Amino acid sequence: MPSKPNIQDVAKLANVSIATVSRVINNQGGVHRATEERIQKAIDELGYIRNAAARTIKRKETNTIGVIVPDIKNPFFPLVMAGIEQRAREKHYFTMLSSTNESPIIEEKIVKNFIERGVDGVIITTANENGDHLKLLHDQKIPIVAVDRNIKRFEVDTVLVDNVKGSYQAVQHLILQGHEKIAIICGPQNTTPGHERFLGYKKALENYNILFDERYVIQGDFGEQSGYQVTHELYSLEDKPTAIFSSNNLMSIGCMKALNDLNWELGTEVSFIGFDDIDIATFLKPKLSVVSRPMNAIGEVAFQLLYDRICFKESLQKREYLLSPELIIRGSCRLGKKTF
Amino acid sequence: MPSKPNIQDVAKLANVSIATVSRVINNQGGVHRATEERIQKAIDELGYIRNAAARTIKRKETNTIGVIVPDIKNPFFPLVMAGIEQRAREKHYFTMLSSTNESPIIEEKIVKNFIERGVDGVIITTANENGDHLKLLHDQKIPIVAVDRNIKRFEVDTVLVDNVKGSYQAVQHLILQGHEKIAIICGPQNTTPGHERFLGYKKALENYNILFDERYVIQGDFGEQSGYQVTHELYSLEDKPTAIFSSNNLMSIGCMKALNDLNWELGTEVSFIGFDDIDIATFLKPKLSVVSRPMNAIGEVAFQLLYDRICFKESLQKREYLLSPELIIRGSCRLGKKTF
DNA sequence: TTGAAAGCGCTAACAG
DNA sequence: CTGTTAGCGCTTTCAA
Repeated sequence: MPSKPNIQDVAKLANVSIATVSRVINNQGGVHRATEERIQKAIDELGYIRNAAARTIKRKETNTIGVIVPDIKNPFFPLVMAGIEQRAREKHYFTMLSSTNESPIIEEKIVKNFIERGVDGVIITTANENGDHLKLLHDQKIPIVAVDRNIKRFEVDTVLVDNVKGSYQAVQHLILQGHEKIAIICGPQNTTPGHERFLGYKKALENYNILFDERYVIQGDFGEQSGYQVTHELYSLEDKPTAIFSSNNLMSIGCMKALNDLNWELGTEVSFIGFDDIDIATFLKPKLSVVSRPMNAIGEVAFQLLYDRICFKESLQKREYLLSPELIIRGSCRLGKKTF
Repeated sequence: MPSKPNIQDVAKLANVSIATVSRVINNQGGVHRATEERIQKAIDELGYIRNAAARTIKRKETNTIGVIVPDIKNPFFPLVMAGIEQRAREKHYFTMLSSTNESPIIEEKIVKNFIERGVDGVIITTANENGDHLKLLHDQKIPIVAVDRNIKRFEVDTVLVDNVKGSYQAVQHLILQGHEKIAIICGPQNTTPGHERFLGYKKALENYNILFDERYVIQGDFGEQSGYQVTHELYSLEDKPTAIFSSNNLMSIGCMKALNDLNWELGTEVSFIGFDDIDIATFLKPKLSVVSRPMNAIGEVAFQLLYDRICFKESLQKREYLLSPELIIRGSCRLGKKTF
């Protein structure tokens, strides 16, 4: 038994031409019932599986999309991925996932690789929002959907979360509890999510006429360690904040570890609210209030946009989805000094 | 500008034959320096990227491996995946990841798809250990590495974790703290990890001459809810256990939630140790002691095995890696009644 | 050092 | 309903 039977082998065994076999494996119909059965039998007997490469070379489509994420270890992305995969499977699309470790250089390699493999489209959370390294994709007119982070250099469909609104609501909640000394652990300001979450923070302060105090604004890098570090810095201020807003999940975890090490008591001495829900949220006492993003929906929408774009190409306008995050109030935001 | 330049376009622009272009893009040497430069210039100018499908059809290899996991949302797998990807990238291999949602049916579809695409090998944590649905891979002599769960029907290389040893150590630790009424939240006994972790528990009891008590053995399904449920059952026993060993991460989480709801006090009233580390472990008071598996290493070893197998095929013996889990003692196992 | 040409396995147009 | 045939873009002899 030769290790890989091909369409020829099937044709020979079934005593037909390869064209007829091709019709059968592609369900094109117009084949005699008996012939079809004979062919099917031959296929089963040989364990024939069609060769995607050969087919691609003719068809110029692969039914495959590429997904690029910055960090597969961040639980946010597997959840988005699950949404993408689910929808993709329904449309008989296949998904290739690669992680860049936040490196634009690796990202460019992955992009090139995806193109070589002829992906029909790409869903990406880029490591570099200016998007220069995505030029290749753009030149080849391969549909792109940007998730969570925008791409500046080109017009692409986007699925973003309303970061400004989310952090506005979070900070507003703190304000309504009477807090005025509200600190923010920022994400990198050269990323859209990092910057927008800061903007929401600022906007909330402004709207409620609370003095913006630079000492309460410290930047992290979205990593756990930086959340830990920044919290220590906040604690060392002579005029400590009474509430902290953290810009993402990992920094929230770092912050909690710091609170613990510093014996800075959550809920009583310092209130807290974080962007993105985390596993530990409901195990802490008090439980953490958070702004939660609909990960699965993000993935589903992203695939849908990409799919439509693959089908209709340039005839579609640029589409921008802005999903709303949800404020989940648990117990980590207690009344501040001032009460309404 | 035509959207996808091919080797012909490059050849024409550089005024050479496609054969020479092929030599250059494959770094085969034996091309005049000047010619090569001319070709390279043409490639850059056109933004030419070679077509993997066409190449595959000739070469019969894709430099791609497939990875199949049962649940991408379980944090264990992205961590393993990160290890695989890292090593794969070093060897210029590309990784395709798909998740089966524990469905053997989906798994079979994925396998078929991987074969169509000509993957050079597959790393899999199967949803069905008997492995019938993997026959296709086996027939085509595509190298397989089984991770975390074995495959019974065929001889394949494996990267497993020493579950027996891990749970033995965990239970031993409880025993040495003076516990005798030790309960186990079992995983499904028809899975290797579930069964082996139970065996380790039994072995430890035997070795220390502690009576095996069936009331303390309750089975869950590796899901969070079942951990919650089982803990309630244990609590309702008239002779409650003084310590609990949970067989996996999600059931540990369920167990913690139950402890909380029942006001069954961790560390004092009941000790605890779990298989697999979890995020919340260090946030609880006392911190959770656990048996931890080396996820990244598992991924790295898995790729290495696969890579060697791709290179040397049948000339290699079956190889079985058994990685040791590590006992991480934090604080959730306090002294039991009896002291040594 | 370079080119011509024969396929790889498949699809699709055309002919019968 | 079925077969013949011309490629798809590339690699790889074999000759020049």
